[in-house]
Amino acid sequence: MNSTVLNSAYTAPILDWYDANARELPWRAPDATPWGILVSEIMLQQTPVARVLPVWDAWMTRWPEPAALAAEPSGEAVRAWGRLGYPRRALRLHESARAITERHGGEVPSSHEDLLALPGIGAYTAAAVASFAFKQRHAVLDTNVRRVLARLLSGDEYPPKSQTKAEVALAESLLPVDPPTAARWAVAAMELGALVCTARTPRCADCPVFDRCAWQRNGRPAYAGPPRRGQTYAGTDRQCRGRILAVLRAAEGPVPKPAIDVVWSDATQRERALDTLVADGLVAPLDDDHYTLPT
DNA sequence: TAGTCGTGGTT
DNA sequence: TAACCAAGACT
Repeated sequence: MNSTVLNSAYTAPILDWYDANARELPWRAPDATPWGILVSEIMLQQTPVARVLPVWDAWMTRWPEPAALAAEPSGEAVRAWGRLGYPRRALRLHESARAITERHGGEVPSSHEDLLALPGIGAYTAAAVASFAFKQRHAVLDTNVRRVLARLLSGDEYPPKSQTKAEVALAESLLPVDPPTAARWAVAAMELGALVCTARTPRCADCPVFDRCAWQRNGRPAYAGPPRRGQTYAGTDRQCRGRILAVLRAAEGPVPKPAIDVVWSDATQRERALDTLVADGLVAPLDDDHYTLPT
């Protein structure tokens, strides 16, 4: 028996499960554009679907194609980003819109290589857009898929802390040969991880591959590796930056420095945060002790 | 490669 | 209730 047949023992039930259980998300609709899919992928980085939905809708209404966003100042992207978090993503998405407009005739490129060259797009997002928007055959290895493969095939509760070559090789070995089917498999495996094979309380009773899950066969051993998290948020530069940026997003125009100072009491940390926001291009200093989103 | 980068819901 | 976690990228 060849490996394709062996793999289908895992892929086929998950593809069937996906057909019956997939969420209807706007970026999965038949009329979703590559641009809409790209925007969704950037917004979904480290961010739950529920929080992305309203922002994505507003974004696509305002900027239905890359050229529309490219014509605006980057600060408008930062403002429209709202409270999605990691606002440098908004900046990079704006840069990508300009690159797409200038280098690709306003059309989102379809090759993994060209996608990877865009700012804010790494290996995962390039593979995701190539797969979801253009139905190509790529290993789409996100946190969901890594967890599914760790449990199903490696017998571990969680994947390694950082992605390994072995994981990539495993994901590639599972890919259906037919590109459109590979694309459907990619989204199906992600959806299984998002809805059933979840991080903390997996719904194993609803799992289409429960009976061939290596983690189940192992007796569901608890994760034995080092702690997977660190870093509390309260009091960090990140929180301080978030407070400052929230002031600028809410303001119509330039904000006087004292209006920024009131959101954080530690002056040293506040100045450092403001400096890094300016260095990142998220905030523009004016010459009269005012600050604004970049224009 | 390990640290940094937001935000808010869930357990 | 504090910790965990959510379709990562970049340096």
